[in-house]
Amino acid sequence: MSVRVRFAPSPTGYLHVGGLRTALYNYLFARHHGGKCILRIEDTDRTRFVEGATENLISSLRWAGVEFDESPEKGGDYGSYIQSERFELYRKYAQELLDRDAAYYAFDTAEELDAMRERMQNAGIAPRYDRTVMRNQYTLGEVETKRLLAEDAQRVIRLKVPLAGEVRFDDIVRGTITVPARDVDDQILLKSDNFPTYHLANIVDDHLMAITHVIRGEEWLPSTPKHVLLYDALGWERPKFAHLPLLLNPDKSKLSKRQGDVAVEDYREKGYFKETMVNFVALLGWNPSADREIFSMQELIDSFKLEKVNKAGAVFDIQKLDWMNGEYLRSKPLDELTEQFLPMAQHAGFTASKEYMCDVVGLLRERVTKLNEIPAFGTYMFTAPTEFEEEYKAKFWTPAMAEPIQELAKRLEASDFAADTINAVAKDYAKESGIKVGVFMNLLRLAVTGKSVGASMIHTMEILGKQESINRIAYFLKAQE
RNA sequence: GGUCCCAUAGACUAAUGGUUAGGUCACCACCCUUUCAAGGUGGCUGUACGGGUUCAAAUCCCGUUGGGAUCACCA
Repeated sequence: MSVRVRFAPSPTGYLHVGGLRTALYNYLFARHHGGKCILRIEDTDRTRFVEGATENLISSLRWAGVEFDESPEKGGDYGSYIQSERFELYRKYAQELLDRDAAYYAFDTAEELDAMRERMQNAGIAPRYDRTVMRNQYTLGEVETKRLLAEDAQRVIRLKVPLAGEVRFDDIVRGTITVPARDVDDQILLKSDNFPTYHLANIVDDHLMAITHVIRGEEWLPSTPKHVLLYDALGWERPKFAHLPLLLNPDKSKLSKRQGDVAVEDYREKGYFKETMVNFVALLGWNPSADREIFSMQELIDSFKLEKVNKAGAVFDIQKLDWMNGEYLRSKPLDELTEQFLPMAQHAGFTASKEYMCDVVGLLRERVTKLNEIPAFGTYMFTAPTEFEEEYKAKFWTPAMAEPIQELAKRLEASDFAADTINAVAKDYAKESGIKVGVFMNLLRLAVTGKSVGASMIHTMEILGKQESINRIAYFLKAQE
């Protein structure tokens, strides 16, 4: 049977980086096996619906390069791919569960349930629906149940979990997992508004969409016994499960908004490349090689193995993310980077030719980790400095240097101003004047950029051009008088 | 608290039961050098603890400790 996997987010806002990792693993697994990867929107909770969330999710996924073979946009043979358009199906299978005595009606009110939980809490037992004492078809009897149904009383349908024995299932990442049945709750399957809960909708759709492998976050592990019971009750073959380790905050808790950015779009806006995000997140919980860190999407696909996924959670370390982005920044083709840089430069109010922009990116990408840092880092490539770092100036500048600098500028002006020439002229004059080249270079940096840090000075000047550089030196000298 | 999951350095990870426990980020030093980076070289730090099984354990088993997830008419 060919592989079919799915990424099934709930449209509650944005794509979480953990969600990206889950989607990515599904995608890698499907592509590796020549199978299909499906996107399904799980919007059964009307109260949590967020306008535009689905579109946002899809656009983040598309940006990252995770593509789906079947989705709400694309359609497919197993549609609809939006759960709110499939409600009839869930009701049908809820009825079937009822018929098979694997589920039952319950009529408890919210208050009654709260009271029950409080009682159990106080008695020191784990809150769990006790169908032998609550108001449901078993305690009420057939006649009363029929009467309540006939008058359309508020009711839900619950899963009838065995009172004894154990529930067992296999997980590709974790091996066999066994849970005492008495610890599994009689989960609500169909809410009083006739909408399904996640548990019902999820297994109905996974089955109907012929999903072969359920690859999802570890937070789902505790509810998997319920899902397994549902598959069994309906006589359906269980898919294979693979629960992925969680992405963690630095303090090891589940990655959350409280402790930093979690939305993929946040990282995108901050200037991380999609290649970085995919590469980085793929290596959180899995590693295809003992001695390599940089992988293209295709390489990830080629080597992906679910069996090699780690069990332990992984801390999302921004420092390493930054390092990786720098790697991509330095290895990507310059013209591609320039295209991406153009809007950033424009936003910063910089105007220059594309060739010049390209030179600037090529020059400064060695010094930053993200493309969008260039405008702030290298403002001087577009605007002449009017202020000069005091501390830096104090270190190299003395009035006695005015003349030598002037002389050096004069000689440079007479040259062709290529980087190598600038270097040679400066060195010659240094030897001649007995002043260290370093002093000249630092002063040129101060005069031309106003800053103490930046790229190679000779290349900076070459790109700025002779006229501009000479003007800046003159301005600096004048300002010191 | 119940249930379940997990445990290689500060972080991410590699290691058919047999390696001096390897790589990457971070950190430190040195080299390069014109500042800062990048790059190069070297270094620091690790199999949570205790028992077993075995000729041999990071690896298998048990326990302890620690961490995490989850316990809704949310997904």
